[in-house]
Amino acid sequence: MTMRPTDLDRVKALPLFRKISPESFRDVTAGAFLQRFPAGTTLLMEGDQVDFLYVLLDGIVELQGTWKEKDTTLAVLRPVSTFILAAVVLDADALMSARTLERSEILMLSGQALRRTMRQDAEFGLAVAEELSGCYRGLVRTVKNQKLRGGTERLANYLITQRIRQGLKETIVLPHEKRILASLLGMTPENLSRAFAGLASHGVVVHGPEVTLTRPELLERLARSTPLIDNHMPPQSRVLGKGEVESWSEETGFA
Amino acid sequence: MTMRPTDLDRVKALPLFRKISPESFRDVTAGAFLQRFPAGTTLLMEGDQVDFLYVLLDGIVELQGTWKEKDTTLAVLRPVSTFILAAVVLDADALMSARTLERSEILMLSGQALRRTMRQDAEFGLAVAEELSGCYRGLVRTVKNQKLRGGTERLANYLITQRIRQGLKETIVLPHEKRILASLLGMTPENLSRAFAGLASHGVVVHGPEVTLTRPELLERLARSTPLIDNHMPPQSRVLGKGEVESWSEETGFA
DNA sequence: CGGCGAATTGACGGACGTCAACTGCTGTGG
DNA sequence: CCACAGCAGTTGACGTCCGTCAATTCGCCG
Repeated sequence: MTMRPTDLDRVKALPLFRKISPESFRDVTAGAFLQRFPAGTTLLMEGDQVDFLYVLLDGIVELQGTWKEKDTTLAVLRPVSTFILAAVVLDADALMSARTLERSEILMLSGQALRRTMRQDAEFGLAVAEELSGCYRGLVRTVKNQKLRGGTERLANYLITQRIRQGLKETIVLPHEKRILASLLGMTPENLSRAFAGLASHGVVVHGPEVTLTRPELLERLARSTPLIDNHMPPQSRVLGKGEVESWSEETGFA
Repeated sequence: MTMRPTDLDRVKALPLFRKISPESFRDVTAGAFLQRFPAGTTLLMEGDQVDFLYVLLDGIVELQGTWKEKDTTLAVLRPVSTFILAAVVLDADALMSARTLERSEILMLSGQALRRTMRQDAEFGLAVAEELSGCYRGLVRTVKNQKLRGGTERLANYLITQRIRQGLKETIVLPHEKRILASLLGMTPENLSRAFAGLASHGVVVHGPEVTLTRPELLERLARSTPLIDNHMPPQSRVLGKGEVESWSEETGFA
């Protein structure tokens, strides 16, 4: 509907669509529409049938999983990124809910059109497979992070990753509310507070959303971060050495 | 090298290759070779460059992740299944180690050939994307399982899944050593023992590797299993309703 | 028969979740 | 303009879950 040409350009710049032919791009965006949602809107519930590939153009979206009135944050997405690609490819139901954390602008692409285009355009199929591979590897990292590290260690590594992504400044800014960060890291808000307190002896000073790392090497020794778990890569639309591409998702390669 | 035609047939029966054209199949298996490994062989270490797609034809393979002299089991694979597909697609290094638990027969397909075939054959590219989507969704389930449930709850759900997969018999057989099961479920062997003991009051009786569920509905009430986390699907070469396909991996859609 | 490793059990300590109280900020309405 | 409600964040107390260490039993294979 209300689609500015600049919106399409931003979509085309995504790794998923960067190398696509003009015809295929026309096909895959056929019937697409842009939609605006207020903060706190549930876009998708676990178990829902998924008919569209979502492309976040503006705002923030949280993906979460639920079980027995408990829920956990699986990822926090920022523009520009796609989500629920896997469910769309399989035409299956969603395994996670999606809700906006801020007013968001989302482009919705027909799942049918996407699957049809994959069949017609091998290059696009490859791009989808590469995207999914990056997402898969992000999740492998997440599982290792969860199963092998304790809460404080997860936080320490999170801080180091943020430090690198925010350009090695001495003080970094937490990109979301602490309660969401806690859920993302797999702990309670209370425990996150205590974990921050515990890192004080390692040169971590917290002032609201600002965190100053006075002695990074000391923190690093505790964290023992490794590329086999932590994705230190700079944010935004990256292309790695061997053609590895990932839609950016704030914490962990995802979507 | 020593490749029986029947081996190729079993590969071709995999969801990944089922709908592939004969020419593409010839391309993707060009230069492939079969290799036999004794039990306990490390096939691949975390961080290694990955040059081949592995196809387990016989035996058992464990995938594990490591950090700071601790390690955790990410999956246990049985024939016929592929593994490290994502790393092959991206031509990246491995995020998990692979080692044989028993004497195994493994077919190794050239990663280059696979990527080339994806580019040439859109249908095959789609199959790869579908496979990766299934793996991705398996990992989403794994993360939710880890973050939302306690150890005993994970065990209860594991038992229920096994009960279904083994045909609703009253007594099931644990498919691996308890220490590996413990690692897979994200706990220590000691804690797994205690978790089994704790389930005694829910009708779970353990005799070595045999577990009898005397009151399944009681166990079910504790477990609260859900298709959004647990993959109850019957094992072996399955094709779901909407074309969802997954290589089988014993516990969780994987590879 | 002896030995090795898997599995179990107990005792203990640390990590984490829960409940509650308190602080500080923000936005709202009198 | 100020009072107050509401929510995020923090802190403390407490209980539970879980990992660690050690000792013991069991089964399997040499």
